[in-house]
Amino acid sequence: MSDEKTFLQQYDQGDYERPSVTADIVAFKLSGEDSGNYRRNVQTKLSLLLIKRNGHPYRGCWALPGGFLNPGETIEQCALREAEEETAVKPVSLMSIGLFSEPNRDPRGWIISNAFVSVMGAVDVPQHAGDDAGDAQWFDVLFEPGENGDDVLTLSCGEITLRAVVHEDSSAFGMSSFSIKDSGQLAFDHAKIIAKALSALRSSARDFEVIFDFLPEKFTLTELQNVQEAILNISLQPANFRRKVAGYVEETDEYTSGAGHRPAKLYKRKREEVR
Amino acid sequence: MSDEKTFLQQYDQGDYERPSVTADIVAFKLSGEDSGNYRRNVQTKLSLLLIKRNGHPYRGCWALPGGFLNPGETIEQCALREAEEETAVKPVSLMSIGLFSEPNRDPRGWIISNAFVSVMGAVDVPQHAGDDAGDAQWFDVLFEPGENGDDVLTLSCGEITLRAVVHEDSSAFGMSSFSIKDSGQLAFDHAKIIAKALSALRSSARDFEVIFDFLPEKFTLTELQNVQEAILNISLQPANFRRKVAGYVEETDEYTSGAGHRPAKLYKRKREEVR
DNA sequence: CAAATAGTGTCTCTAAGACAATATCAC
DNA sequence: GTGATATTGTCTTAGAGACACTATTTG
Repeated sequence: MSDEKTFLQQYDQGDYERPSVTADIVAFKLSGEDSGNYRRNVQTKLSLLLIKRNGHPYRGCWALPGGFLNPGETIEQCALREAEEETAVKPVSLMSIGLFSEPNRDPRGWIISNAFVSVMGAVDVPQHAGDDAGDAQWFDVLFEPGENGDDVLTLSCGEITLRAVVHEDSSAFGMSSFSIKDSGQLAFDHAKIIAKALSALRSSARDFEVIFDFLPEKFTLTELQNVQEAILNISLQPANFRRKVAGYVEETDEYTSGAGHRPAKLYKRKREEVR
Repeated sequence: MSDEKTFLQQYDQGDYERPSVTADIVAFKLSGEDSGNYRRNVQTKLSLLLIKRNGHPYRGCWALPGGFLNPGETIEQCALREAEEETAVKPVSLMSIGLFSEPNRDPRGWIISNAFVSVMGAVDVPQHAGDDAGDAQWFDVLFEPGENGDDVLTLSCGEITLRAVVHEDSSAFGMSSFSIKDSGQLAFDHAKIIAKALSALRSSARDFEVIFDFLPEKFTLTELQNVQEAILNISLQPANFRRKVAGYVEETDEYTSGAGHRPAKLYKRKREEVR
């Protein structure tokens, strides 16, 4: 039957209204922060890339980087392209956290957005990101329970502090959704996107295999622990952590050196053999 | 500054090309199947709703129900509407499993689709679903590892058996993605959508809170166990299962009766107190 | 040697799995 | 009583958390 060919040639998508589609990136960075004392270890922190809006709408507010889906690319390719443009670093992996499609989420018109989480390790020093005229900046992230069951998102960068309040409403199938109670200085519905991103990142960061992607090939167990602690915002006993992670890593014969204390053995991720 | 108002009035979304957006529903049903013997319990099975395509393209193939996103609605509302239209049952909860956006996934043009999983319990007897002229049918689901690391999806409904082969390629952030090795008689990229749906459903079905949504208000512990076993395709020891679930349920003073064996106590889900 | 981190040993407690045994109904 | 499922009890083992202790480097 060659009807099919004819059918497709004559097929017309019609002039139904169609939305513009974008990909927004919730780009996290794990940064080590030096603390004066030469022998004290750097502390690992989680920070988030935001861009200050110069134009309308939400002029002067801070927004997630993102951009429009072009014909011929997948939404993942679009997200990858945008993330790379903004951070000058190719993300190792992207996790979709859903399509945000409230009809009025963007005052400019019908624009729906698929949001992605990307995490880059402290290794991938993004020198060129956030440097252009100060309109892109990395914010320290704090996301904690607040009053009456709300969650408070605090983003700080030097003098600037953004504070948003969201509420976790449904947790269908283990994936939380949030509604905005106070957007603060965050543009659009980005407060709820960030909240969902953090919630998704935290639940996946319990899996060591996920964490490995945020570290260089060789790492110390303390570094590994710091990364997990920074993301989950928890604190663990080194002894217990080491036992837990033992099955996922293998030793190398290299050590760190130069710090003012006992050197640490470097490990690498243990790859499962192909069955 | 009332520039913003002016700006928005003059804003033009431009004539960039935009995709059509659809929601596809991976609608599962938990059905009990009688087995002749009056005293033997019914067995719980997982089945999936598919629709036989009458028109081009993929004429004669089986496809997931779905439909276009309309202006003024969210993608969740769209999914809910489509699911209700097809199954005559309002789904209790929907889980998004991602946006499928391969440019050539639909031969008719640039059509991207957000897929959702929906599960209805054996309670919500969908009498009217799958009855219209036999072009919608519930298929028994089997999804198991096959040769060289592939996964085999077998869907059967009476005489009809569909068989697709997929391969789990990346598992970034714990969420698997699949590529199609053999679509069988499944239309479009629906084989990979179904695979991802099953994989997502299985990982969330380890959580009892999720399972409760698939059962009536009052249930026996064996029913609860059967549902989890049907979804995860596993088999557990009743004694161990009961201990595990004990903290999530509370007793009622009602019992089942009429079966050819010892009656079972009915339980209900234990709701957490509001803190 | 002192400061700081790296790494080990051991105890307890909990949860999961295996398996055996008892309870109760419809016919 | 018989066949079927419901329900309980116990043993073992694996893993997480708490905590105290030892090891090694640089200045």
